[in-house]
Amino acid sequence: MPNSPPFDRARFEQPSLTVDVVVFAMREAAINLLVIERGIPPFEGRWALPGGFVVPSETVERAAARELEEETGLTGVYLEQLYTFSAPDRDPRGRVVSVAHMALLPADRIDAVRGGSDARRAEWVAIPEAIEKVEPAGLPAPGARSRKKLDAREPHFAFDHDVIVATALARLRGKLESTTLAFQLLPEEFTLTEAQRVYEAILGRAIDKVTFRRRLTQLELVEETPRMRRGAHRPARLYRAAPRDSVWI
Amino acid sequence: MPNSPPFDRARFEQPSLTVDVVVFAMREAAINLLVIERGIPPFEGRWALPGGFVVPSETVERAAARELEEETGLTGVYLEQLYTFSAPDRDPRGRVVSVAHMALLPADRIDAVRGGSDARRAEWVAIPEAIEKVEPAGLPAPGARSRKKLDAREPHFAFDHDVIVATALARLRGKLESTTLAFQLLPEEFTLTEAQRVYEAILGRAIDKVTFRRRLTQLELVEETPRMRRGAHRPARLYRAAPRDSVWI
DNA sequence: TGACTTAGTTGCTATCTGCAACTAAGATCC
DNA sequence: GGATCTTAGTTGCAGATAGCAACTAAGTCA
Repeated sequence: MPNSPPFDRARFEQPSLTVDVVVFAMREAAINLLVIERGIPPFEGRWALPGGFVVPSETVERAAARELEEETGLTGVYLEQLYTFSAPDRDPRGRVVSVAHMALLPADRIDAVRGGSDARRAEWVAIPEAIEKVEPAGLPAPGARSRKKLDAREPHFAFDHDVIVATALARLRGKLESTTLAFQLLPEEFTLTEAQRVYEAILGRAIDKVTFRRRLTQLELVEETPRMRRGAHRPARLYRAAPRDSVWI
Repeated sequence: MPNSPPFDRARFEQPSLTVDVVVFAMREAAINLLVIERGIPPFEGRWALPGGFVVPSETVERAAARELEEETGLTGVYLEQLYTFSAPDRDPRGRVVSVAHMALLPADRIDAVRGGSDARRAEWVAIPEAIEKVEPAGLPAPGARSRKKLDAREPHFAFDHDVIVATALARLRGKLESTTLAFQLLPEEFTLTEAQRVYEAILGRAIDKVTFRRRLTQLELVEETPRMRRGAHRPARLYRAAPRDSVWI
């Protein structure tokens, strides 16, 4: 940063700065992803992430929240900055650096998503399995190296958005066990089984019921409510996330 | 990101893009930080992080490596992207968005640092204790909120570099227990006690010797060498980091 | 009424953790 | 050259934790 003379920013052309948002939500016991189908080239017909240009007066986080609202109507969701993607050739139209963000939407708000102001369609899709292979061994940031792209036969995503999604998924997994981030994907009140399904969907493996419940209650991550979830079988107690200063355990 | 019409990047002025690098190394059993004293306003006389502008043909990671080499002579060190800082007022001279990086230097290379090409002095300093307070409860990225700055009575750092350092420290701590990142701060060959000192310095608390050694050996994170470190007392076995695909455990 | 499904608990064992106390191998001092 | 000091490294144990199986509980549905 500016340890440099006066302020010769015009020495060379500066890249454009954009934001992209990976929105995750639980749908049908699986983790889903919000995409927008591109209507114009380049990458016409492919899935792209909500996002857009950063305007001069706002932070990138604010830009991500604004673009998310403009394109999907979502407000007040958990949003965190993820990683900055800057490969010179990531956009065929010119030099664009994008700061990717991750947003988590509670399952009961999944239908609150509406099309954007310019009438493009937002859509929930399951995470393509090939995404798993994009990630080199769960490592979030291997220095200057770039990630492997999705197989060309199944070109789901526009630009490098497959890599962005893979990075978001790795971040979500990594934070799952050391934070209470998972609660951001649940409604205000939820059963412990519902919470367990979220963990299982994200980690991609079964978790022992006893161990899971022990942890949540012993670490006081949840608190009982007087209410029950009634359904086809034995009613389940409803819990809510315990109030705490931070999402970290 | 580009879900937008043709490519109207000129709709508004785009910010300048820079990189900053937080370099950590162990020195005298404490974790130290590489700073450069600013010789000109703004923030004349304050500490600043190595860094500079991103040129059009390179990624931000490459820019960070290049600036680090230009200003300190360091090459081939562990470098990872950290976080992007974008508060509109973070640089009084204009809109500058900076992608911060974290670098880890092995203890035996600490004297390899030389002054920059423009003769500014690079210097190792202990982490100011006030940095701890900058971090709100160890949370790496609280959405759009900005962090508390260092107390104005002790204005160590230029720009928002205090916040960047606090973020880097939090990241290093967070990754310490789930990755083998700490080995990046050690020489090729090291004793288990030396490794323990690194963990203790970063975590800021004592670790049980038996537990520490058990973990390192049982998880096969280290392997014995035939050599010993000879010193004032009983010689200690030298180990090296076990070869693995990734830094994650 | 009985089978089925999901909710939630109990009890055991293997493993892991933190702590104290021990032994080992050098240097140093007299 | 032996007592003492310091750092290296091990042993042993008690309490906490995790994983697994089996159990009970409470509803629906035929």
